[in-house]
Amino acid sequence: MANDTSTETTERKGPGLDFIRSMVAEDLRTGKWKGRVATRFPPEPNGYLHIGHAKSLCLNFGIAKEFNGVCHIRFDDTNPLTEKQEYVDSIKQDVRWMGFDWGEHEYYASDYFDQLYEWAIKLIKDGKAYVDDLSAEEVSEQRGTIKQAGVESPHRNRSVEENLDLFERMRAGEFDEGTRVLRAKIDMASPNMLLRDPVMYRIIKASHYRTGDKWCIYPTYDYTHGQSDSLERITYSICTLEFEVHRPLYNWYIQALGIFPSEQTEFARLNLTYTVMSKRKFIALVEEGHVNGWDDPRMPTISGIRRRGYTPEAIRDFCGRIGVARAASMNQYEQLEHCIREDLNKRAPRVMAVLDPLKVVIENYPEGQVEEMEAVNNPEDPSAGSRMVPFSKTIYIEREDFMEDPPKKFFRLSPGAEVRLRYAYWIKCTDVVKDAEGNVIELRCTYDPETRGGNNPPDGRKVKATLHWVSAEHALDAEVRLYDRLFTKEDPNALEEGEDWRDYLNPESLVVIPGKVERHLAHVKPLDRFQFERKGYFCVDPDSKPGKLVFNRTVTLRDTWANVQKRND
RNA sequence: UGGGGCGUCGCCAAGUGGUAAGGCAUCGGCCUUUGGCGCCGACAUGCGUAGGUUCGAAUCCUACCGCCCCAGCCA
Repeated sequence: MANDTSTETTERKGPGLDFIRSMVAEDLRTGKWKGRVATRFPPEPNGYLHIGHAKSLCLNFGIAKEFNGVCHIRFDDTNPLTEKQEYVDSIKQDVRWMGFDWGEHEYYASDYFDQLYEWAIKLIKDGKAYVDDLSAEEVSEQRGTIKQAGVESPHRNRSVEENLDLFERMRAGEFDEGTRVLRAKIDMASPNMLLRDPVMYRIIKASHYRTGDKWCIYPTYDYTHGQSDSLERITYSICTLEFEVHRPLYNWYIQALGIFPSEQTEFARLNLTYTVMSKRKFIALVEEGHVNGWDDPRMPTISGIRRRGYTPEAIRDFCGRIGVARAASMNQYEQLEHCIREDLNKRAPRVMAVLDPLKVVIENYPEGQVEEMEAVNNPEDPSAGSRMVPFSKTIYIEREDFMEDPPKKFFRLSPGAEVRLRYAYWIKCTDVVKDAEGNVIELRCTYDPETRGGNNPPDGRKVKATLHWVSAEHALDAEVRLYDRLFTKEDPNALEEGEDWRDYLNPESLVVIPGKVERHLAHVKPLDRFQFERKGYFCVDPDSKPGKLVFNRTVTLRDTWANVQKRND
């Protein structure tokens, strides 16, 4: 559809380019940054990446690639209380898995602590920063409110000498945590709260996962981020909308220091229906046992989505389709599902698996006979070849593929009806066996030997449905984990008075069932993906072992029959 | 003493004064050894509302309305 070559994409501003890429293209045209494009992905190593980060990854690494620039990865590690090497490692793994490469450009804000300290001294000397002795509570009270100016600290006009002395002693560890901070001297009456003498350094007597005990004062985000961008000569510092009000402060530090003028641009963060995206809620989900860890396939974390069976290609495709804009938005989960179905349709080998087995005995099929039927591995990909699937007198079909008293449009099996067994034979239901409670426990059928391979019989009979099946004696047992949306409400954050987001947890977000899968799956490896014909795409869970197979349902197939049923309810 | 943003189809989203792209979803139909895939078609006389400017407005002006963000020594 898009005939644009990549050259056109990078040289022309127009349809298809989001506002940030348009800006980059325009800057390239005018030579604003002398042809240089440098972006960065700046996670804080205090948690795992989620699909919202994927959007940022695609934007930052995408722009770098499309415009012949570079994208750095920089760990924004200014808070020793929450950050860990373990998170750095998992973040790097997730970024690589997503398919992005930062080359040599791996940076840490903590590597800039010495420089940041020197710059703080410069700001003190310039009369632009001061040590404040107020407590956190007092600072907070004096900041004023959104509609009311703050008041200046009594320590605001200390001499440069006193500030230098105090700041040096802060660094030397002479003061207790919380007793003093270094503040930028800007404007306590600014309508922008961020400009009311923001804190630059606080005392935290904790060792840092990278700098150890070298420091007991740590710079804040605002005092660190822009300067880090500047040190790395980042041209486009792209972040989410909530940082918009920080931009004047970002610029203030850069100007006050007279350093490379990186520029911040904000875009709307990703929101997805039927899930939550905040670290606080992730922690609650894990710690309260609503999910089984950060990589639970129901979690919107990269590790969870990966375990669910999503491919990086599908996630990137999704990020490309939803676009980049400044309007706060909520994207539908269905869009993500579309992307993984489209990807897996092309590459996932097909296989037959019966998730809710109903026994079928084919009465006129010879006892003890086994035939090997040829099955196509992927009709979308001829190079995937074929395999042999054993067929015998007793098989399992899907329980929902039989109805004793079917509605008009039901094409599947029912008493007297005939259907095709994929790659096998046509069968006709002759009898229904029930238990004492009247539950159907077995079907008796006959087959037509002239339909071998599932082919049409010479008499021209037609059949409207094809069912998947497995041979009872050859099938493998498997644990199948059926995953569904984590919440029952599109936006679990949009609550009425008195409600809790947990009220909308979907009790059926995970249903574990024993299934029967074809022999072909005996030797699968974790993360192998398959289409279980007519049921959906499934991924081998890391818990899976030979002899104890475990499959996760990534997504169901599109099911127009289900839509019809829903409409008729 | 408030400031900063944002409103185009159910959900995303192009469009930047010349007469509303595209995707998802939905609904028809064709095809089909997956009720999958694929293919064809339908889906905004209207762009938050009301005025105004103009030959012409989603695009410019004015006023309203609605939603989001900011009062961490988190990022």
